[in-house]
Amino acid sequence: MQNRQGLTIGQVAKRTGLATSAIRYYEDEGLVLPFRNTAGQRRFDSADIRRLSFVMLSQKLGFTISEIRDAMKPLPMDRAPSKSDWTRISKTFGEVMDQRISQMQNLRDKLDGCIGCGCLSLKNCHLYNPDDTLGETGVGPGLI
Amino acid sequence: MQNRQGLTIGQVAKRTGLATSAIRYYEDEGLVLPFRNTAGQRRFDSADIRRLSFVMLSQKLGFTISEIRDAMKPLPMDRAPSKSDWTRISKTFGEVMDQRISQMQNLRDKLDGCIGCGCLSLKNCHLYNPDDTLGETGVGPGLI
DNA sequence: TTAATTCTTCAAGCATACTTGAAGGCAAGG
DNA sequence: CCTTGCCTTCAAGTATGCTTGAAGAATTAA
Repeated sequence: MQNRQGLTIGQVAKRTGLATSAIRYYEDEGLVLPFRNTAGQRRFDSADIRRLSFVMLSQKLGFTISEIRDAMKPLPMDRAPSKSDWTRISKTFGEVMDQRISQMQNLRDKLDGCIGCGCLSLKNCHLYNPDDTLGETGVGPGLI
Repeated sequence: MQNRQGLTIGQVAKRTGLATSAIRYYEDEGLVLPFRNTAGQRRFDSADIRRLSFVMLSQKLGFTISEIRDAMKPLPMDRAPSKSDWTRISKTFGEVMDQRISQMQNLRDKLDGCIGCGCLSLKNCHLYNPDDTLGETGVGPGLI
């Protein structure tokens, strides 16, 4: 097998641990854009694998597909992104995580207060403030 | 309207802010068990409203329906749960949140290391450790 | 009593992140 | 060449947490 022209989807699946179906799905979602050989089969280069790695990492950190897609928008699809490209978007994700962690900590502290006061009555409890919510706002499938 | 025998689903919806469809869904999921009037319409008492409030709160904290159902299992369905019942399960949820926050903080710290070392290569990066993941393991729709 | 509301159940739909299966084309080894 | 295996697309299914709509029954206000 003389794959000098990129890896097949199966080879990428083995290297990354992703399912081929997931990789195709990520392509549908615009997260990778592998090239095609003359017969129309996907072939992946190292920049594609980096992108997929970043997707896996970001999912692990709790980001949704659309957040990841947005984050990767500044990356060039044609050439391999530079190290500083990756560093910049990783940094952004780190800051978002900081915000999420502190919001979660904030809710957790309020829960303590709630346990203390024994409320659970909608009218009084400050945990019912509609501003802070962990659910339904975005991070995707789950937190842990 | 002489509702001495509990509130209708519409009244509960107004008081809690939940949609009637959500309340019915929660009943299907075993989170509340309102009684029925002679015609088969749901009627809710204050214990039911507490349960619904706890569901809303827990969702806000990032717990899934099944986690909430599990947490409420020790609560009596027939009589109003005591304040200590609620305190106990709230405390449990607080501890779970602590774990989740520290796990998230752990991942966040690793991301910093990753930014520092500039990796993103699957083989080296300690963020690819399959042990810690925020996605897909359970908290439901999202974190923020 | 009548009309407007609200209630009931049940089925289907939406979003997210995929997986699974069908039907068929391409690639690599013997 | 031919078989095995991997590739392709497309449609549908899974899980979660609901919403929406249809068709009809009960309740409430006038």
